[in-house]
Amino acid sequence: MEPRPATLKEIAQKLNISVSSASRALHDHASIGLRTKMRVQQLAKELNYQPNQNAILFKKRKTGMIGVILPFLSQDFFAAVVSGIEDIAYSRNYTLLLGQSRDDEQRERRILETMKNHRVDGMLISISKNTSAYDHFESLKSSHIPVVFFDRIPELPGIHSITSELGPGMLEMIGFLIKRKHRHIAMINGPESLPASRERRTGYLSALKKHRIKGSPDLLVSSDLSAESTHEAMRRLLSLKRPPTAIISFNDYVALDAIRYAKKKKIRINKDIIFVSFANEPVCNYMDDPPLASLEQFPYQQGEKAIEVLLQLLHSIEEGTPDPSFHNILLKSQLIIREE
Amino acid sequence: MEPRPATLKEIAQKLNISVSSASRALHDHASIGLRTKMRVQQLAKELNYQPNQNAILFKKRKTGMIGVILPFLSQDFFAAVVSGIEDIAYSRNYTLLLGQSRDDEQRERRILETMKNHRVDGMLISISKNTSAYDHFESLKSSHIPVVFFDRIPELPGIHSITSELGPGMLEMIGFLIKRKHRHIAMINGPESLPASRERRTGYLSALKKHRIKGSPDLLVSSDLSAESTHEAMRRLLSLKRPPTAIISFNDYVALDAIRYAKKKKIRINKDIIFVSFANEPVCNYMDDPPLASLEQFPYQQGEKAIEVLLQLLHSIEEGTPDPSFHNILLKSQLIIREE
DNA sequence: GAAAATCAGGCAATCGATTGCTTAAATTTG
DNA sequence: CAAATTTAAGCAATCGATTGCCTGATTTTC
Repeated sequence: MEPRPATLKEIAQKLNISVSSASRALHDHASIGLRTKMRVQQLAKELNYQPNQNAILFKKRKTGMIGVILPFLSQDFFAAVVSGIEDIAYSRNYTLLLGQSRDDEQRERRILETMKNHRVDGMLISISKNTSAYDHFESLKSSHIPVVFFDRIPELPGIHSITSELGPGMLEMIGFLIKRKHRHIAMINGPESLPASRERRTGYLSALKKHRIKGSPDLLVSSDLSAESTHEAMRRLLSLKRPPTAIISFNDYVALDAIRYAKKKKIRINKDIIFVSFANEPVCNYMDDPPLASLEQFPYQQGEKAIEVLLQLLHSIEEGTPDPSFHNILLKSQLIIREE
Repeated sequence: MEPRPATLKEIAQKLNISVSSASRALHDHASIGLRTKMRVQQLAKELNYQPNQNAILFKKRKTGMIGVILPFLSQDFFAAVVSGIEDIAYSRNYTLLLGQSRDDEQRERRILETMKNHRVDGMLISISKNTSAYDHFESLKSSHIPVVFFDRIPELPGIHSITSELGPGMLEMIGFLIKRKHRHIAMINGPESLPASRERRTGYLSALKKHRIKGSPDLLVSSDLSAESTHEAMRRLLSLKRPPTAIISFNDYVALDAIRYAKKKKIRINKDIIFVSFANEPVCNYMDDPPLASLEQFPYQQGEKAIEVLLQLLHSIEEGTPDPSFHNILLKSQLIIREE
């Protein structure tokens, strides 16, 4: 048993040929005689030779690695995105370097720096909710490392991104509520620093308008996505003179926290108040009182799309025909209504 | 803006010195004059020079990468393990290559092969529930890639592993049930192919014995961990002449599937039947009727411990003093009782 | 039978950084 | 002032594999 994996050099020495001939023999190059080819291939098999990908990629100035940075793996949404990324990446011989920011900007920066120094070929990023400055992302541009952002994207010009289309979903959601005779519709939004929150707010307001419903500023509250903050938001909503009969929440986790709070206050879910939400997380399937409807955002497909765009960018760069345009893809979402 | 990250060579050329001098200047080597050092360091800063980790590690015949293979990221348990691994790994300048087997042996093999070809320095693996042959793990041994298994470990001699201690937990669990006057205690176990299942079975039987309770073979059923299979197991238990009053399940996900089935059959959770389980998954916090008790297995700490053992192995190999012993660490678990 | 063509394989550079060894120049010492 | 020492830096090999360009030996062609 050799101490290390076999190398071309070893094969060459044992057969008394040059390394280049050994390499060519394994690649079935025309300038190597049949006898030699056979001998090399045979010995390679015997020694269980596997070319060192790193050496090959190093010479090609590539690494075959894609860096993935996201807030939390423990959210099903992101876990599903990773699965989508993984399936495409491995099939194209790329591996994934993974890092969780845990919604901490400093951690996000450290991970990004580490991955940069490891010379990942490209990156897929969903930013931390607390990230305020974007200079670390800018630095990737000057390092010429292509990045595709997904789901939580920074507000920067000239980026590639994959997000799911919320406007139509929000409209459908509010349509659904109105059909059920709800007129007093609140929203627990996420932090205003997230573009996703601003988009939800805009969608909420314009959907209300389209349905000729006069909203009230009191009905639009926000949470920093922690359970405490969501509970506080619920407290405010429930203490209104006229509390809402329907609540749209930033995502299912917020909905679950809100529902938990409501139950503690003896509010009957889907009777006194109904909840609708975003993400359609599988965890909801285990709940007694999940949000009545949730907007499926197809995370697996988002992941697939993100890596596909990235690989395409990498490919065009390699070909020397860099694509000057920016890809900002909006994926369709779909309102999933749970049967009571 | 240079097309690529700056290299030592570029710095050397611009200053008309040799690459080796530039390297030494940046490392503050004694044989480089102060003037030269200053000039090199200044220029390095200007060009935003960052040493190419891959080149350095390539020369050192290392990659600074740890391969992590586990069944599903979407299970909180594994997501938490990854967090533990990640925190230690990044602090020691290692990055993580991630792959999900999705409980598919072929996929597990493919990922393992890819990681091997990328020459990860070591691996952390929790095996797929469907993995029957272990030769792919053996092959790591001959490649001299150290592996530490965690949670779901293969039954092989001479491996390193981190698992949580189930015996005492099971005893405590059954003690808890008995204190509550339960004598008819069933178990929905996992597939027999998993050592974890066998361990639970043994623990279950011996704990019953210790408490002088005569079990019945009918009370010990198993599920392949899918919802359907768990429902089938529940069906069998509920159709017994004397159905159990308490059910221990393989893990919380099985418990949730079982509880869902029971509720459909109008069984009152924690009245007609109580559930206890393993893993103490956070998802249970959102349930109306979670398992009444669950054995916390401290996944984050399991991850930490696993990578610590691995890094220690790597270190001792590097030092030329390989540790011939096998580390098989049992972490304490803790029964968490949920207040009704 | 000699020139041309084909065949089989080797040399050396390359990717980026590190490091043992050597060397030229400057300085110190006797 | 010559020898010894110190200072400052360069050369070249190395990690593993690929690839353009040679070169020597056959074989073919006229």
